[in-house]
Amino acid sequence: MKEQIALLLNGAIEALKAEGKLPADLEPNIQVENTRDKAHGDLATNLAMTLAKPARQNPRAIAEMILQALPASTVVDKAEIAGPGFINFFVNDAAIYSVVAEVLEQTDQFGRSKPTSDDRVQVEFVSANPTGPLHVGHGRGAAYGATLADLLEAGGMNVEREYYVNDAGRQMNILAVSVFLRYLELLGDTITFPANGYQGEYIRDIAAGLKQSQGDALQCSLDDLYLDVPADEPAGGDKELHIDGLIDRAQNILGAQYRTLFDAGLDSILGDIREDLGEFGVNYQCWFSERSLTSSGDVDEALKRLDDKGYLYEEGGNLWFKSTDFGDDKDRVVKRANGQTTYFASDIAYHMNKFERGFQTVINVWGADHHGYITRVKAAIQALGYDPERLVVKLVQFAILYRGSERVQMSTRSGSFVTLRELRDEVGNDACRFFYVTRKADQHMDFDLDLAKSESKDNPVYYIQYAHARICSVLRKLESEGMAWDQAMGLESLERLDSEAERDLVTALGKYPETVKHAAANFEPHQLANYLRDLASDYHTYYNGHKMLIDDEALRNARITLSVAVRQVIANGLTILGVSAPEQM
RNA sequence: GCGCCCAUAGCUCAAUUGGAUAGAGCAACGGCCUUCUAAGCCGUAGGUUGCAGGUUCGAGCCCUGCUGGGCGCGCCA
Repeated sequence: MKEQIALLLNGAIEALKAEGKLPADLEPNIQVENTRDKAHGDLATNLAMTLAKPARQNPRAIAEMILQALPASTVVDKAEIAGPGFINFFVNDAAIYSVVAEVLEQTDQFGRSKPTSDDRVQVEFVSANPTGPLHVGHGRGAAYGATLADLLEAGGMNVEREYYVNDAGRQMNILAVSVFLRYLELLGDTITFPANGYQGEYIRDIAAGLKQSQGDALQCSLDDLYLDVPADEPAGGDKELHIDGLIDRAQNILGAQYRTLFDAGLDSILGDIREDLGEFGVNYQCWFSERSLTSSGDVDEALKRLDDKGYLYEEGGNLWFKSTDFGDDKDRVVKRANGQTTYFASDIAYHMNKFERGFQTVINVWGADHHGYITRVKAAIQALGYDPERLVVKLVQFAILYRGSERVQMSTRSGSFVTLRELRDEVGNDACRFFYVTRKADQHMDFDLDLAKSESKDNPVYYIQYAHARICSVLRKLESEGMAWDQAMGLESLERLDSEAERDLVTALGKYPETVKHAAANFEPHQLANYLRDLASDYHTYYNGHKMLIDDEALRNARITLSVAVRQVIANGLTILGVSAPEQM
């Protein structure tokens, strides 16, 4: 529809140029927009206003000329000038109502675009360290990332979803030692748990599993384990040195068996995360291991490429990347004096690997606390010879958790947090998925647990699902009354739908495809969520004012046809959001 | 101190990316169930878009400076 109007406008401009009424070198940017106010027609353009300056004429005068030059069209009933120079278009009812047939023909494909190129897009999201269960903060990233990926797919892109597994590094070693101590505890030792260890109950569960599979094969004496380990913080020492000492001892004592301990923690937690996300409707094409970057030689390769280009230098025994050449505040260490590469080095290799795998665009969904990291990663990408624009980082702000008016403090280390699983159990997957993406991702969000749990009926997701269920109910009722829906008759009788509510509803349906495109183009799932709420609202209004099951056969079929089209669009939209469309509530 | 994000109705958030009279949901108040699902509908009330300038036909949106809040500034991951 918009395209058709734009074509008409373009025709008018060309004609005016040919007549010499507008400068021949004018390059108009034709924008056709939906009107907010029905008094302004269905569609509008600000074209005359944008041309006012380059054409050096009064906008209303230009609008007048455009109107005169506008080619005839079967779509436009009326066009008029309004306000400072808007041209408002009133679209023919038949053109507007044609969307109903379109929806019924295309069914679940309505609003979806076919891929226009072979370009592949990767969305990497959640990627939480596997040191504990996912909490509600991760939930937002999960819901946003999954919805974004589905939305981009609906928008016609080839999307792959990936989880970066941080299965290397100090945090994982701390996890291993935490499990080890709980394991020794189960074998009868009395231990003093380190201040910097992972305190959560789940550590004991992992330790129990380890004991079951390994028996006492990993047992060692506490005297041996604590040999020369610096004192912990509560004992007047340093908690970091203490835990590092324990890691060192555990590795020395267990030797090759350390891997068993380490993997027991990793496998258990990663398995739990997978299951959790799966139940949440979040699925990945790839779980990418950080450790594999080292074994595959990608880290060395990435550093070599940087070195070849002259972006590495040595200072104080460390190897530095000259990220300041690309706008970073300071240069960054990629390899320590002890020969260990840093996490940043892995990340450089990881992004190199992504591009080498052939992704045209790479989208990273990160928690807002990682924003300081963007510059250096982009610097590395650029230094490696890739266009940094091909990396898009979407920051997701924290969901601040409240119980009533009290803020809930979250810490993975201390084990005090609300897990995603707990939230899902209480609130339900549908409400969770929907609630998380109703707000713009870069907006801080308050999540009141009491409200979400106790008054879950007030959650807007039910409002949309209810509209879907209502339509299903009408169809059930229709059948039980011995009537049948005649789609062909309904489509032929659409002109009988002449009330304001009906026209509004059809107009709303027509906006679905552009809503999906717009939301995808801006990486903003909340636009789709808002659209669906508005569509449901339009339907509830309609439902309350119009009876479907009436004797007038043509009108009945027309109304049911419209309702079925609405049901289809709601279902299509909810599918993208990862929310179910129940037939009954 | 430097950098990034944010500030819209009592609360939680929108606003088609610079368009016309800033909109929803909660909460408050008043109506609507003998009738297809009341998890619904209709109505009332609620605003100097944090403050001060600037850009232009036009600013919640762009620019500058303040104020207030969140986050980040490791050879942690």
